[in-house]
Amino acid sequence: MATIRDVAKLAGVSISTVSLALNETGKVNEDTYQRIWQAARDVGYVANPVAQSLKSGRSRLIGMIVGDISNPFFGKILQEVERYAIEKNHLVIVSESRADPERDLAILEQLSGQRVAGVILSPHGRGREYVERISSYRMPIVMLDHKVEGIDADFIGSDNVLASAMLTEHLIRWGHTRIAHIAGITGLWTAEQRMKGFYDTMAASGLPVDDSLVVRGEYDGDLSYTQAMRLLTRPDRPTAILAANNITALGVLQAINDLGLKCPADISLTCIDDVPWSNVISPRLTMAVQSIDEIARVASKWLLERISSRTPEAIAAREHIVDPRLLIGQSCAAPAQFSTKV
Amino acid sequence: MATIRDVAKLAGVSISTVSLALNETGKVNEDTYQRIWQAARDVGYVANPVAQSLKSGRSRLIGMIVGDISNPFFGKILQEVERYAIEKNHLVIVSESRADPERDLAILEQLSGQRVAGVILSPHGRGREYVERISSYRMPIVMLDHKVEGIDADFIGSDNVLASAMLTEHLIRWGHTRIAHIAGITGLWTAEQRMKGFYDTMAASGLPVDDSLVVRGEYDGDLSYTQAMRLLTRPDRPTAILAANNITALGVLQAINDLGLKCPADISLTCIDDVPWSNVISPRLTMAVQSIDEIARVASKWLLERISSRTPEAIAAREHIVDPRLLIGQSCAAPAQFSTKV
DNA sequence: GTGAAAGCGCTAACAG
DNA sequence: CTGTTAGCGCTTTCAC
Repeated sequence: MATIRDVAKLAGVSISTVSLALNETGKVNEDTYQRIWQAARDVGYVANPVAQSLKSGRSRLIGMIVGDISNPFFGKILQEVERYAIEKNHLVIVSESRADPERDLAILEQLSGQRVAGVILSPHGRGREYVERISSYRMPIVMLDHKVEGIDADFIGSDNVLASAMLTEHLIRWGHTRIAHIAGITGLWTAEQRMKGFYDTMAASGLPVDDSLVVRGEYDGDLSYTQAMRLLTRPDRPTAILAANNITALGVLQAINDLGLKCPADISLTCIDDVPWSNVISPRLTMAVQSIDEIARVASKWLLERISSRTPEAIAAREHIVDPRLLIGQSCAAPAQFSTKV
Repeated sequence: MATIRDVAKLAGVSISTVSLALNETGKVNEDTYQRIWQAARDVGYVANPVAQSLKSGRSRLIGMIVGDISNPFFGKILQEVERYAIEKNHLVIVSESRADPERDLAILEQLSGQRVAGVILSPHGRGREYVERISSYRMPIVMLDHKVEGIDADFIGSDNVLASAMLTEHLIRWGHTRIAHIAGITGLWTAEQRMKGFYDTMAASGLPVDDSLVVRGEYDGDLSYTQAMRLLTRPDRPTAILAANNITALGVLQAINDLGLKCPADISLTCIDDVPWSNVISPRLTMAVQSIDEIARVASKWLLERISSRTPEAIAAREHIVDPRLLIGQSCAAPAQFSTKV
């Protein structure tokens, strides 16, 4: 590969002049500039970003850490982020924490080692130590999806309380009183918020919550399937289920099918999160949809903004909460007789 | 960040000794080694990969270029690749070509600039110039999914001819003779192969193919929807459709639903590729499933193998073709009367 | 305006 | 076995 030295030789100038010229500093004569530019073209020169990184301490790489790469929600976000990044001449490194806080930290450490320009993190930990360790990095970090208290960084996510409140209310309107909630990962912000929205709305409607109907699905399809199986084979089974996210809902749907039940005739189902191609899933789910595009767009924008700022820390931490949209499907109906009378 | 110099100072040795020690060359006394190791711990030393890359000309980064990041097929592959890579202490950069050959090349150029250790590429071009430009890189490249003739590189993909042959045969067995094929991206290997499997099987069964029933869906959901709409509103509409991939099939399904038709009563549908959570899509699709895990595993393994080899080019190009599996669903039935008599 | 030189952090000859 | 030295390719003062 051609180096700056080759260009200098061909143009008959020193390497520093080449650098000055190619970086458009305006400190070089127009004609020398032209000569250098021509020479660069001729030898096929393209700057070595590794050398630039070593010198500057920053690369044109940005990192993205998510819990589960294969979750389409993150796939979409990744896609948007990558498009935005490439436009700004950055490349993106993705890595997966598998919902493990230790892994969050370990990857962050590696990314920091690579001198990435910044990272978009969907954090899976909490507590003082976690917060401190994350805060110890000097690179710009934008937090996504899960909010962690105490971190002084930009955050972009959805109003999860509102999302499950909307859905719970929807179910209540249909006449359900015995509603189950298959929750997300214990301790995770989104999961807790969604649960809160559920409890709050039930309380506001004066409905009691049977705590045995609130179970952990951990945002995991298989576990949610098992939990749904348990719930649905109880003699006093719920008449409706609020699933914490798309993966959970699919597990539930699977359980419903396997038990030979009908949704919504036998059981109503709603969930938070968007399901890919939800319109071909039968029945079409009633859900609270997050605006993936908006989340991705704001996250990329804010990160790149900090990256290109000469004083990133001067920008106060921002927060962008996206309102979910209620999407009515065909997965809800009035409670079936035999279940309501329990 | 602590550098090798800090460690040297603390341990009271020269920086080269530190380097030698930490790289486990076995050329350092046990006690000096211990002292250095201890010092490294104390100052919190961690090698700067950027400097290492500059020196060696290779980073511990691997690239992955796919057509569409949000396609769950690639999401899954990416996940597997990332897991394997991280295990081998590598990070992965993903980028999207959006099915544009020029972009393939442009990204490859950027990755090469970053001195990535290797790349996994799902290529979208063909022809001499494309092949030559790809071949000009010295880094290990493993090709995925789409096979490009003339490139001397490892290739991992499915037997696409077999896949569509299996499905076509399945439809023929059901008694279909008027079968439509919504094909993939023009010129792309997988698309051509799938089309070939279709034509070959029809010919082998002595069935004529109505060429107007073979249309381009370009692996695009919206376009496939439109094409399916056209096909299904023809007076002489087909009794079955073979969709080139999952995205295509979902578009078709959408069209079927929107037209108020029933699958499989009114129209049979099959597709190649796996659909995420296909078991909750109604009807369960009959499809040729590719073993994503196997593809991802072999690709990662081969790439990392070349990367860690001191003579990567000495390894002859390999090819691994995965046999698709026929997964019977409920999307096929005997042709309806009114259509067959056309 | 242009060039010489120092140095980012690390590795690898080559001496000693 | 350990230290000295010379870069990898680039940016950036600082002289001229």
